[in-house]
Amino acid sequence: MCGRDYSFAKAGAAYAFRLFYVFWLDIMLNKTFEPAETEKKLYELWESEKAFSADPQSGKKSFTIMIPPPNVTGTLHMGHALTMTLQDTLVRWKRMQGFDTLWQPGTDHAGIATQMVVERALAAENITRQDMGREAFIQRVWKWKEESGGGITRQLRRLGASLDWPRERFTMDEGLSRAVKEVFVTLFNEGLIYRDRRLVNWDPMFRSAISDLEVESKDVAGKLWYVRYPVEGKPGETITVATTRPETMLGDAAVAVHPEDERYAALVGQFVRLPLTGRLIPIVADLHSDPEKGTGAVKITPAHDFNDFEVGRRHNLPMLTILDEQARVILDEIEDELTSVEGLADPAFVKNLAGLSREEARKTIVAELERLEWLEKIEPHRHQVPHAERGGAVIEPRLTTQWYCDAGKLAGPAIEAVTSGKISFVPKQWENTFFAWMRDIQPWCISRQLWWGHRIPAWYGPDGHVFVAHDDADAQKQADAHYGRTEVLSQDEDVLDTWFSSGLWPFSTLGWPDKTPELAHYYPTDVLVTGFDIIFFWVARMIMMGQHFMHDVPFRDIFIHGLVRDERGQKMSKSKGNGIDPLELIDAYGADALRFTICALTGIGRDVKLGRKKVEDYRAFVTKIWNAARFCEMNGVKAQDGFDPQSVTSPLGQWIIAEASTAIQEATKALEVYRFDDYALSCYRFVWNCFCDWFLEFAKPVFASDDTAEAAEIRAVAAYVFGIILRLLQPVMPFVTDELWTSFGFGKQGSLISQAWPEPIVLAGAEAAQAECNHIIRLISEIRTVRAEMNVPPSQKAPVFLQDAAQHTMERAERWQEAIGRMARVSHVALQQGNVPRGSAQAVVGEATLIIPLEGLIDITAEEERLKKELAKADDEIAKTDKKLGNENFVARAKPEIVQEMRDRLAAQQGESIRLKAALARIS
RNA sequence: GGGUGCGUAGCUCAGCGGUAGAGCAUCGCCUUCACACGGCGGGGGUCACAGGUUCAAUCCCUGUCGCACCCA
Repeated sequence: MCGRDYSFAKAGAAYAFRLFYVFWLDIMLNKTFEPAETEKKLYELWESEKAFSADPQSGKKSFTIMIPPPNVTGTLHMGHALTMTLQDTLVRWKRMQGFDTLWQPGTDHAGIATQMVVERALAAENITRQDMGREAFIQRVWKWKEESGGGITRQLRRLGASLDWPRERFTMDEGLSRAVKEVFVTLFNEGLIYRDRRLVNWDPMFRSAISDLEVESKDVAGKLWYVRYPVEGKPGETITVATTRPETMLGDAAVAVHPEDERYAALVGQFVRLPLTGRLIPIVADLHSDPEKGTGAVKITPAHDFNDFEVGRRHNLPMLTILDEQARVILDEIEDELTSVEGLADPAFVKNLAGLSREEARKTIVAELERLEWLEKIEPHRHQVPHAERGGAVIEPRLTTQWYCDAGKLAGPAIEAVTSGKISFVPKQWENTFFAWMRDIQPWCISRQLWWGHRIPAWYGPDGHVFVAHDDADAQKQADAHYGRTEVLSQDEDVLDTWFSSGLWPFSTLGWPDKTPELAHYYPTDVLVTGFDIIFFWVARMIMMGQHFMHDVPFRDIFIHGLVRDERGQKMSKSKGNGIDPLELIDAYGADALRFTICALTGIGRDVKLGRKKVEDYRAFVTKIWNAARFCEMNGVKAQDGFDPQSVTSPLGQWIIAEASTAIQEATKALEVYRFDDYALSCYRFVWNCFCDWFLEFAKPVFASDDTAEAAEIRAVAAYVFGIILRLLQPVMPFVTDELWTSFGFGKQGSLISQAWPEPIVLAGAEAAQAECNHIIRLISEIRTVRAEMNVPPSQKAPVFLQDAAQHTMERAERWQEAIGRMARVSHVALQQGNVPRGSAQAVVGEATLIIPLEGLIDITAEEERLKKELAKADDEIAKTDKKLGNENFVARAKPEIVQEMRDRLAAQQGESIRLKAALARIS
């Protein structure tokens, strides 16, 4: 327990003692940090104190991030943990910088995904949605949503995400539905939404159209069937077509050959008979046919293949649909033309195909062709087969009437937003990908034959006339005016593509189409943080919709982060079973550790390889901070009101304040350019390698000394710098930092989140302090190295004598006698006088040479070897620098400051060489 | 086939014109009164390869090879 109860003793003689007792035993930090407890307590506190609330009336500048709404069916995976951690880090940082921050939460209704979940649950009860009917089914989905949906929002809280929860939206809630209708009606009236009958990617499993983006090509080992088609009027003559889909020949409308293919030139314009149906189809010349592939002649099935569809259009061919919505054979459109011809299949055979699946039909048809000897040969063949990204069914191109959005028209202003720099991608590289897709954008099929989603606000009259309106009353009014009488209307059965509503997210969540204060204050938002996988699905559409309806970009920056992979670089996936559950990591190591790990590993444009081990390693950093805090606490370090860093006079104090300022600059600069890795690592380095390894070590003798004035100053400085550390790390590790913020008396529990981001300061006269501390650090390091290399046990203290030391060097060494003693295991430091004792180790630091008498403890030969090695290294460097300076071209053409740097370097190297030689002479 | 990104220490990655860096791993020493989730120190790289530009190239340009991803 991190007991925070100040159970003050009653007044009395023992009061002072009790106060002391209470201080040490009741409010000391625990030996270890317990994340679970702190996280729960703090998150609840933040939420109840409305620490995440945005306030459009605040008068402050806004900083806004729209959450990429996770599917309402979703559970938190590593990808979420990554993107949400980055967003939260930015939001928390900007909040500290004094912005009115809005991180807009919400979830997506995710049409197909959610419908699938509920249908699966129904299947367990042996019910289909068709059994239930549309209304009951939708009610059932809503019920599911209320009970089990949105679990992800609870999980986001575990991560520490500072989302403004009371503003949570759902893509199908009332307000957003209103926005969807408004957009649909407007775009329809502008002619940018229309109905069209053309080929779509049809998912026979869901029995719905899907967009190009939802289709995934997969390389599949298939076959190429060579089928002979008899040429009409030329008995015995045939043309052989090669096909990967023999079952679609029922819908063939032509055979195409290349116009310049001499083999077939004479046949163009002739007719062939389809071996199965007896239907006569023409041989046409079309560039689509590739003479190099197969036989150079291809069958054309316009209603079941995208390329063939185009060929069909060019040659005015009939478009015969021979597969139904479940991809079963359907004969309605070809039955009338079945002809009984000698040598061809019997019409009865074809009639028996009705109702067969694609796969069964293929088998049956191939067998029949073989029996009738129309099949020439079969070759193995690898080809690309379109699959539904969700569900995995093989896509069947199908001729249907769907609603389309004229993305081509909307793309222009979206492209302009990026070319003009109103929107910047980070990394910039992604702009090319964006342009490539936007400039070749296809009409967007927005209707889906599902039940769960925004129902298309279109109504049809008895004659099929369409009325698009905000509601049925409005549609009825239009219809009454149109027909001059009251006719019964029926609403379109279809719903809109889920991305249609998420495309409106940046403004629909803010109350659009109403003119709300939120909309005025938070739009355009500042940055969108997301993965590259949804640039087309979502990012592009938000830009198009934002430009069209808000006449402004939806966000200024787009930070595109990589994918989370496992430690071996494999994509995390359910099927591979290599996923890691972020909640489990939070349980094991704490949210702070997970969040810090994510930031530390997020470089620009790189995937994040994340394993347990990494989180475990960075958890050590959380522990390190905790222990540093305990040390400070034990030494009486606590928040001091009115502390003025400019009043600090000790070199140690000035030095660490200057170092802290550098860390603040680095961290701030890194966050400004989305370098989460640099941000995390500069904090890490400052805390661990500067504050803990040096400052606290230097502080130990001060705290232990009798000089209470100096000790008091260093205590105050320690508190001041530790406060900076906590504020610097709050965005990435909000829990442990807040806990410590309170422990040190900086503020009450939960208050760190709203503290000001630290500003770097310039300390007058800090340069001298920095030079002094850096010199002492070098001195100590050098002594440590020599001792370690000579295998001197740390228990063995030895004096250090300075040979040829300048006066100020000597003075410094004396001032830091105590620290050098502790940190380098030195008994005392003194100027070297007289002869160097036998058996001494030596090291060169600046103008001075350190002499460490260790007679009997070191091997003189080894020391000689060591010094020789050092000397060789120094001479090597001299040679390199010498060579450079000897090059006339270098001296003449290189920047003067570089030349000067080289000259300085040479002088230093030569000095070192001379001193090393002297050291060698002394011991040999 | 078109495009993009990447090849730097055993591993994961920074650096991107002026003497090669970090973390982890490894090796040695240390249970020193915040921390062994620790401290101190060491070893380890012709920066994929081949050309070119430059006084100077891991960094810029061209090509080759290898890996990954996207589009067709």
